[in-house]
Amino acid sequence: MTEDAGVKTTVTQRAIDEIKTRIAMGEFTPGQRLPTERDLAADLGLSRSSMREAIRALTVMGVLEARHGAGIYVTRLEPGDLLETFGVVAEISRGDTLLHLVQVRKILEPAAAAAAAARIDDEGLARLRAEMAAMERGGKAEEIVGHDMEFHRIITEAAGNPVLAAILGGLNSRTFRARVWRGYREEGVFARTYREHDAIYRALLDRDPDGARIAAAVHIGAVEDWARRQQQEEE
Amino acid sequence: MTEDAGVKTTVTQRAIDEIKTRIAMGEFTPGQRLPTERDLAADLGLSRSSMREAIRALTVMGVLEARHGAGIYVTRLEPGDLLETFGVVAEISRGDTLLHLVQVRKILEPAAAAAAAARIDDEGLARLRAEMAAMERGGKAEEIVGHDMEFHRIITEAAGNPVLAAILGGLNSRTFRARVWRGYREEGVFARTYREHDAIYRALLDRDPDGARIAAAVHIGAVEDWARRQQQEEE
DNA sequence: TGATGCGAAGTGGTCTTACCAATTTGTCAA
DNA sequence: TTGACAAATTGGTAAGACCACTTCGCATCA
Repeated sequence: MTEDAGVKTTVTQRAIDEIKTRIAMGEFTPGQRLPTERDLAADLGLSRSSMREAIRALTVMGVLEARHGAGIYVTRLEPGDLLETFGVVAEISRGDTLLHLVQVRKILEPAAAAAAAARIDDEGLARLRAEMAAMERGGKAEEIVGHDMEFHRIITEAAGNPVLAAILGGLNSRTFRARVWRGYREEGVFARTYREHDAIYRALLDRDPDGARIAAAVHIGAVEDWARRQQQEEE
Repeated sequence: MTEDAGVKTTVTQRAIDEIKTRIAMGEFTPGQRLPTERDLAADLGLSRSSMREAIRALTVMGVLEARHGAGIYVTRLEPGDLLETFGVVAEISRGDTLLHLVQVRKILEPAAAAAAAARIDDEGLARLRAEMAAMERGGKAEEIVGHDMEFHRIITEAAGNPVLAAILGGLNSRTFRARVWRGYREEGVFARTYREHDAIYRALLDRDPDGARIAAAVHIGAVEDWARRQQQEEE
């Protein structure tokens, strides 16, 4: 994370840092409406254009939200907000980084599955079954991808840690997942995926954290194989 | 991650998305110099001001880098670049989110320590010893924080996964760590921390991944206790 | 008196222009 | 050929005009 030497910086970066500091210090609170762009610019001593750049930066960071005609608001500052740009690493990465990314998932997803085994409720289990059924029915690739994503999202949510959910959400963005599915080559990949989902589901149903951990690890192993092939093709 | 409904968007957001797409498709490559702001604006059909907002957004995302007088460059697109804003979650979070963040670290840091036990070289071990010695010598709080950070950074690097390193770097920013140290209340916290660092170090020296995993988990347990106290104080 | 509609005011979004600050390029002299 | 300096280029900033959207206030009607 940037610890700027402070030697050369811009008024815009200063404004970004100042707003972040005021939020961290509690002066601006989640959901609060901020002064207008014009007032903020005057307050912080820069032009409205430069202030807009700062606001745009804080908007992509998930810290602020601009509503046209209505004002600038601090977001709820929840992990889903603040880690909004996290997915860019999954969208853009290739080669080594792609493999490293999948290896981080290999740490996090089994842990999420284990936590979900302890915590998931009956509704969550029913929704998992529904996503598995929808995938079994088949359909367009993007629908399959959507159900695959939703299966994993339900588990991640059941783990009960929004930071973990946001990180996995980013590592597992739709574009990334579509890429993985397109990259699968073997026949029978759908059937294998279904079996792996089923193994995860059964472990959750049995409230078996270690079983869930192992099933999730096996499942991510296929993604890792894919990422290794991507890496080798790029050499 | 944002899948914008596309109903209401801004020309700036469109430019952000277009640049990201061109990078993901390989049209713009790591380290490449882009056309000038003025040319990009003309190419993408928006004003220079709005283009600047887009560039600023991509700059905080770690995708682009602007050099005053010299041009706009694509970064190396490495995890450290792309996860540059990741630390904002650690800087800003409080209460529940803080605890959840530490719990994610509790998953990742033992895994990193285990990988480091398998991979760290003699130089890495020597540097760990040096950081421990520096901490033992004492000094200002910020120096202690610096050595504590460096101890963890060496281990994370030795794990050999830059995505993991970037995530842990963000979860473990200097401001966050200073906050934790300020929040420690018990006498003897320094001695306990030293013992815990030593236990991690010995496991690495012994090339014992499971020992390192356990030692790291014990160490993060103290941070978790702190985060729980923060959470309770805020209720 | 309360609800609705409309216009005015306020606020974000976009564009243009002028100028400053830093870097790069080109020219000329030694 | 090299070094110095000026010109050109390019990012950074400010100011102002105007457009697009939302909110507020006031007047009218039931």
